Amino acid sequence: MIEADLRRNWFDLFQASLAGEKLGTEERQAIERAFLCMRSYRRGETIVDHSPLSDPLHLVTRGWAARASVLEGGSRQITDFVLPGEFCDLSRLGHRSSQMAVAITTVRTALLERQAVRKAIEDHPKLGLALLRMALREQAILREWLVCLGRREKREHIAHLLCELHERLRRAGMVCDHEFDMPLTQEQIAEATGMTAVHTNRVIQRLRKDGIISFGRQHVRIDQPQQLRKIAEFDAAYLST
Amino acid sequence: MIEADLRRNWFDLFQASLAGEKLGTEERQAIERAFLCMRSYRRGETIVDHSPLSDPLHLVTRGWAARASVLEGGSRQITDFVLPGEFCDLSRLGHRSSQMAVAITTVRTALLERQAVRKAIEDHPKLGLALLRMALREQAILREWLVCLGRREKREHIAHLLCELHERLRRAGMVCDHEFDMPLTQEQIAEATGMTAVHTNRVIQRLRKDGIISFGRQHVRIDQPQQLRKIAEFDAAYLST
DNA sequence: CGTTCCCTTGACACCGATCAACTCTGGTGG
DNA sequence: CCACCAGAGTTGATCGGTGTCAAGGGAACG
Repeated sequence: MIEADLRRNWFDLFQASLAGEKLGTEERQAIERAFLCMRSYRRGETIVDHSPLSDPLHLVTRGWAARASVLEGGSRQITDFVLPGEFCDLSRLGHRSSQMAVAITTVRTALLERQAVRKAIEDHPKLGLALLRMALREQAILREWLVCLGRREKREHIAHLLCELHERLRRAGMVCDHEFDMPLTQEQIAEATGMTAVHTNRVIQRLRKDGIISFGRQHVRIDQPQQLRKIAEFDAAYLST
Repeated sequence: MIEADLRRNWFDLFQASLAGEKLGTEERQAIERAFLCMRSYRRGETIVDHSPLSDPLHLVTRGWAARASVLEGGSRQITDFVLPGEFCDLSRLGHRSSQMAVAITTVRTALLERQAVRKAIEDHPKLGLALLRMALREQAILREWLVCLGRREKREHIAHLLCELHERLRRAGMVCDHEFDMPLTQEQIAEATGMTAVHTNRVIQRLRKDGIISFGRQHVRIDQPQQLRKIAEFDAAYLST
């Protein structure tokens, strides 16, 4: 793939993930002015460290990333998955953050200069509104995760995560019927759901045995979507515009 | 207190909670144009239901509120506390939400017309930036809660919650040294930390017996701040500008 | 063809949920 | 002023969902 192609594509991905807030040519040019370069990360590599505020923002254009916090004991909590078109570190527009972002798969990102993005927002209100909505959608996802962690059984939680990923990927056109590529290891699912890898494995096996999902090498098929949503009490509204 | 006073105050509270993003006279006038009226809620009353998008936004000017989700089983997960100067339902600028907001104490809110706020943002980019930062700060808090729920022991979690509330109230000038009014019941703490009221009680008693906090009728005193922060692995950076 | 991730399985321990009383406090009405 | 009551906090006994530890299996990959 040609570099020029990728460069042309990041904005389209960004815009697509905004579902609703349409941006015009002006806004496009304004934010494209913040573009620095594309960059690649290998699976497992750290994309954003919890370091000073100076660095650029990272918009994922290919692959999956995850935001996470690491505790002193060494355990890690994944707080969100970042799919193409989304920012790894929108929060850095505001404050210093203790969160980091790592690459789940090979990841390609567009680097945008932070101050330039800020400037673009100040000049183009629609951009601010778009990013605000993006941040609010992330919030909605975080709240749903909170509910899962606080009040749902692990089985329900994993079911919910699968429903969410399915829906988000569907909207991004990355789903074929009820199947999709899912690069997460069971350990990463555990890190996202506040479980151990061992127990994650048992729960998934149970879902498999019950004929609800098929789960294999980087791939998920939801065999009983209805049933899965029921287990998870999943309502896709929170992902909507 | 006179109504005119309250009406003049809501913007100041809002601005104060933005720590960093200073707004000018223009922005002030713009958003004040969205003002509808003040409204009061009694302890326990629902402020925002998960209902259609049409209603106004609620900015808390006095008292504490909480955002929460209710599951089919009837259990409730509080996802955030709303202190004076903050919105109950910023998310409604974007999408439909299944979250509700309830009054923890007697609450007074300023009602702002949603479309008018949107309009104000479109006309005044600084407003959008300010709200974006506000949303990002909320995000940071949510992520921290996720880490607590996913990876910390309950004792650590409660310690963390107390540290967070202390710090947020301190910035709002509602703390005297290491003491502050804390209207939450143990059951509400339980709903926020994903515990049962019974176990919450035991954990709090333990913290008391260890001489770390004093906890009584609507009031908390942190006797060993250093120790409490250590238990919680608390770093206030995520609340900062 | 060995190494390295991942996934899988079993035994056991424990944190925190559940259930069921009981106490204490402040408020309310007679 | 007292009796009652509802809400909040406290306590004890028991149970179960998950974590922990330890070991083995299987597929990709150099």
